[in-house]
Amino acid sequence: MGKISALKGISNTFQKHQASYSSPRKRPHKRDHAWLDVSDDDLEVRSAKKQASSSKGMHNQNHAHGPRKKPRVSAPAHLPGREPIQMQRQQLPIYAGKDAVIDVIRQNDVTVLIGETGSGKTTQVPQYLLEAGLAGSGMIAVTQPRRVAATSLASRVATEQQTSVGSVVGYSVRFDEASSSDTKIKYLTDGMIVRELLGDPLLSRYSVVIVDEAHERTLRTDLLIANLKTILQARNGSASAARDRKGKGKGKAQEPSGKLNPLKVVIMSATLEAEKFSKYFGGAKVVYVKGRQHPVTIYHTATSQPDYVDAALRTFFQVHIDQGPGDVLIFLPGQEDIESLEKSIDLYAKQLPKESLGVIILPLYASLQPAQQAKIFASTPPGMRKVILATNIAETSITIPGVKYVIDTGKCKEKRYVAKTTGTGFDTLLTRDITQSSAVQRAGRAGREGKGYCFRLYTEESFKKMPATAEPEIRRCTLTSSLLQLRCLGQNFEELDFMDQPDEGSVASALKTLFLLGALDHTKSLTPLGRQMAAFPLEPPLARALVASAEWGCTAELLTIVSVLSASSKLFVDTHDAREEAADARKKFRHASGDHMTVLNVVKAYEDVSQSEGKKARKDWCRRMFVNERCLAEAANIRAQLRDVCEKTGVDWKASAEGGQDAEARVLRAMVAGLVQNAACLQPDGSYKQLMGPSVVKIHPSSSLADKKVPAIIYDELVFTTQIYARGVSAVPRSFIAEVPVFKRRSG
DNA sequence: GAGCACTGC
Repeated sequence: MGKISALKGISNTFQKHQASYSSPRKRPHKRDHAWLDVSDDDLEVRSAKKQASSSKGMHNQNHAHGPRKKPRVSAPAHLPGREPIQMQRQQLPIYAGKDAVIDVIRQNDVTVLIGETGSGKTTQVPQYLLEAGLAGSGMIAVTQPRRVAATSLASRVATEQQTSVGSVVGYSVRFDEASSSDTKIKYLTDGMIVRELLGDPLLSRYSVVIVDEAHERTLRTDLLIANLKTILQARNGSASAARDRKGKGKGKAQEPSGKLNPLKVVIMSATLEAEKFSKYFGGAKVVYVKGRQHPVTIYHTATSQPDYVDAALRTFFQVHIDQGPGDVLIFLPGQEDIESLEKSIDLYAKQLPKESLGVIILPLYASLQPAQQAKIFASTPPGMRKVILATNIAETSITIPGVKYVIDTGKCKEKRYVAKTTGTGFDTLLTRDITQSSAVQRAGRAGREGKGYCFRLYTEESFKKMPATAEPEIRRCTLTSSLLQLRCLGQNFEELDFMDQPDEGSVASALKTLFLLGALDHTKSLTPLGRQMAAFPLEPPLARALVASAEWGCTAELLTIVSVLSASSKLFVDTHDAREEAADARKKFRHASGDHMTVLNVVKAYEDVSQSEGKKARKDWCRRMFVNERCLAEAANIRAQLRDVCEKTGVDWKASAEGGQDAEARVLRAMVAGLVQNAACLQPDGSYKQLMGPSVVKIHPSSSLADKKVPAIIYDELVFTTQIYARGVSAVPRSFIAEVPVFKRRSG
């Protein structure tokens, strides 16, 4: 493309990608980015071994078409809603290979099915299997990493089956379930099926388990896959598919049992990891299904761009001035960069000549208010161009219509746990380079409705140096919660055969934490306390604090605090622009002991407003106080769920310390029981040093205790950004920490 | 004195 002259003094030089993704003639190797190309066959079946050495597979015999002369670029990505639903189903790419898919799954215990969005695999395969009678007397489970996907897929498939959700087709996600004794196809989150595993270790209710989006490799998907391997041995005998790679994972589940109903496993994934999944399951069959994507032309910069925000600014205006209509999507790592770029684009856009298109700038990130997020779906008015500044959220979770140009900074933020064997590790949250699969995914966002263009703000060299795929979560997350769940199943990280084994240090760290919380004893066996903790859908330290609240008669308070802390959004809204206002508002709720009691104050105030005034007044109040209503609503849901678990496990959830003089002390004592490892003491030089670990930590400036000097603190978490910050901090007397049973146990 | 991608029970 060469140099595009745009605004004076702001231009980038781009080079067209050498191996263009958009060429209809060139057929890329399967493991490359075939999905951006619409190629001539819809489905191939082949074994993984053949696939590794050859790019030419055995064509599906049911596939009647010859090679197409023209790529299907003109075919609409979304079919008109007026067409009869059964016709729509038949026009999906996977329909051509329906019989082949059914046959392969019928003949194999494990099938790896590769297909991009638009192929129809997630909605159609479960229906094919049901219609072919493969469900037998059991159910077909389809797992998803995200809640919204599980619920919306269920309603789509229910419509296709001409029933309502909850009958033949159902779903199961946290806080919400729609299923009945008629249910044959159930969409559920991976976290939910791992929970089911605790009560039904062989997943005996299911005849087929389909693991969708397996390439995302969430911690829960990896736990499920490892368990599916042992379940296959138990339910199908020593079938070839369950052949044991490492000779590990041998337990009681190994005994073949004729009585158990056999299990079929289908792994659905993106191209890059197909072989890995196949190998893991002893050479499972791999089935390929083509998706529907329009071609995207990719450009790389000629030189690397250290200031990616500035490069994005220049590139945006090059596109805006030189290119035809179509919206622009810019990928940035975080809120801060988004806000900064938003200001710059706004500034330059005002200087554009009158006859050029107007610019609508739309930020998009997870913590943005839903009303703001919704703006991206409004259609672009004539004479205008939308530019969306987004984080990773636009890579998988939200699909934006109308995007023709993607600008990719090649950066993202990644949370990574740095393990310390003392159990006192911390999270880092740092900007880093994205992976190749992420880059391909981002580019693909330009080709959803027609021909698209992607401008990468990094060189082709840099692209080639990127890691192919992200490291699976099991290698970079805290394992405490998963280890507790595994111990409930009588399993260990070391003995289970995972696709990727976790880091030894992380396992040691998790063991230490669970031991200190009293969930495991010195022989690493599960204690009754541990089993009780596992019943709560909480991180183990919070579960421990909640259980401890029974001793101190403050369960009502702890339920509130723990619910807010485990909600996915933050309690306080904090935008850069109104930082001081927000801080002022927050002062009204501040409790001298710190952030945990402050949470109680906020919830109490919110409940008062809710009771005395209407919904609108409540909303206004939240806005004025910079309180995030989404967080409070989610916390109320969690609280109700936790209350049910209390009821079942015999914890008196009504017990309250309210009004008593020692209310604060009792609440803090319960918190300390869960956060023993998260304690730090003031040192003579004014810094805080971890009590059970080596690090010096600083109270995060967002805390109500920022800059305060108190003898000892406990905190919710440590995050390293520019230094190690403690977040969610309370001041506690040192004696509270010393009195925690684990210290007594040590000395006694 | 400063910032936080995403998801799950």
